Amino acid sequence: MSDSLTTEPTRRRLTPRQADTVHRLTDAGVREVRESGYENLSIRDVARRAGVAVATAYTYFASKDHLLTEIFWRRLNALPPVDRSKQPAKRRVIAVLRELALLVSAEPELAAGCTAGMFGGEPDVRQLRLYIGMKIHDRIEAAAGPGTPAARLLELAYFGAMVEAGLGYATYERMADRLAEAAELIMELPPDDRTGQVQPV
Amino acid sequence: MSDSLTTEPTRRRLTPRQADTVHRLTDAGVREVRESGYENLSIRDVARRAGVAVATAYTYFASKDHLLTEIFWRRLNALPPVDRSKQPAKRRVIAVLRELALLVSAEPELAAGCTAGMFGGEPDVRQLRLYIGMKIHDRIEAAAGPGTPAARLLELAYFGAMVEAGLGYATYERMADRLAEAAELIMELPPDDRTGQVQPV
DNA sequence: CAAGGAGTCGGACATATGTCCAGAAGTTAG
DNA sequence: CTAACTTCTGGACATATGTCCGACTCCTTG
Repeated sequence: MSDSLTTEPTRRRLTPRQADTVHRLTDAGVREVRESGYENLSIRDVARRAGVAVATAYTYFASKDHLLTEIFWRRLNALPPVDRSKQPAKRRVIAVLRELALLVSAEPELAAGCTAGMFGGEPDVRQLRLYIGMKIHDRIEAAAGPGTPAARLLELAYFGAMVEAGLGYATYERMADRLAEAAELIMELPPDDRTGQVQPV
Repeated sequence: MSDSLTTEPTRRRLTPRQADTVHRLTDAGVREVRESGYENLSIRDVARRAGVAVATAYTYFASKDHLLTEIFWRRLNALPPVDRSKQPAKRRVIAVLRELALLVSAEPELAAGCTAGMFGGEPDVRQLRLYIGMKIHDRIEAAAGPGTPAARLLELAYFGAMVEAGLGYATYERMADRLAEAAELIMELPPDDRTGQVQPV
């Protein structure tokens, strides 16, 4: 598997052909969930729409939850690395949070679906879920400072915002704003409250 | 509720006999999920354990998600009202958050199940979910001050903590501690940063 | 204690979900 | 071009989930 293989997070490595199949599936998945909603989503329908046999679809995705989680994971990975250079910390934090919050916001059904999928507790989703958690953790830490109480609190706030949006308590845009508000508040704190340790002189 | 009818959040009002059936079901549900986990939970098994016919169980609960959400809802309602009198705000907030966080923490499987259930997106769960959201919102506001940025942030943090615990990133106890840390941080802010308005003199 | 009704029961049914496998189609190497 | 291999395919299968309905058991009421 030296050359013609694409690294895909789905199941180890995929040949170009497989990668294409998977891509058509995730793609169809997005369109399908957008139109039918999480509740009515099924691998069978997605497969049909993607022009792929049901058995094939199940080769790559164990369930709709798995598919949705994969979709989210891919979007997450498509984000550019956090720009840690210029920009004041507060602004950077707000940008990173907004970016994460709006990852799937354009399709509310997809968003709700991803959330539901991740929580579904399917064994096939576990691993992916861990990766996702780490990725988010890292991005927020990169923006707010590693190991700081501020970063921890912001991470909580981010997940909380996704919950409230996912449960339909508010829109993703609204939650993005509330995250910005939260960041304003949190990053306002004096540095050594943020770092949790005495500042060296 | 004239006399022989108990108010139950499940389906309108229940006769004592019905209330008993429902209680046996929720009860069996807790034990069942504790032993088998969310994934392997089924109304059928719960019904059997409760000594209730499947058809009867389905009369009250449309799905395992519905059952789990109901269980959570009941526990939430069993909490005593927030003591708004004495105690400094910070201490009160921490207490309320901890209480909420540990609602289901004794049975991690139950906790994960409730989370998964609420997100499942079942129509029967929607209403209950709204109530739950409101209840939590109210409790946190009662502790931290209505309409304050601090309250909003704390609410985010609470949901976030539940997510991280529910997804298995950390234990509920650990998240309770992180919530306490968050509250320390947030309630430390000067009052008019907290209220978002100029303090009247 | 008989009649009626509410609640429950069991089991048949319809549908949805995921697996399996034998063979077709496509790909690569010699 | 062909053999060997990989991937996809269609459809049968097993299982799980939720619904329906006629019968049965209590409990109430007259």
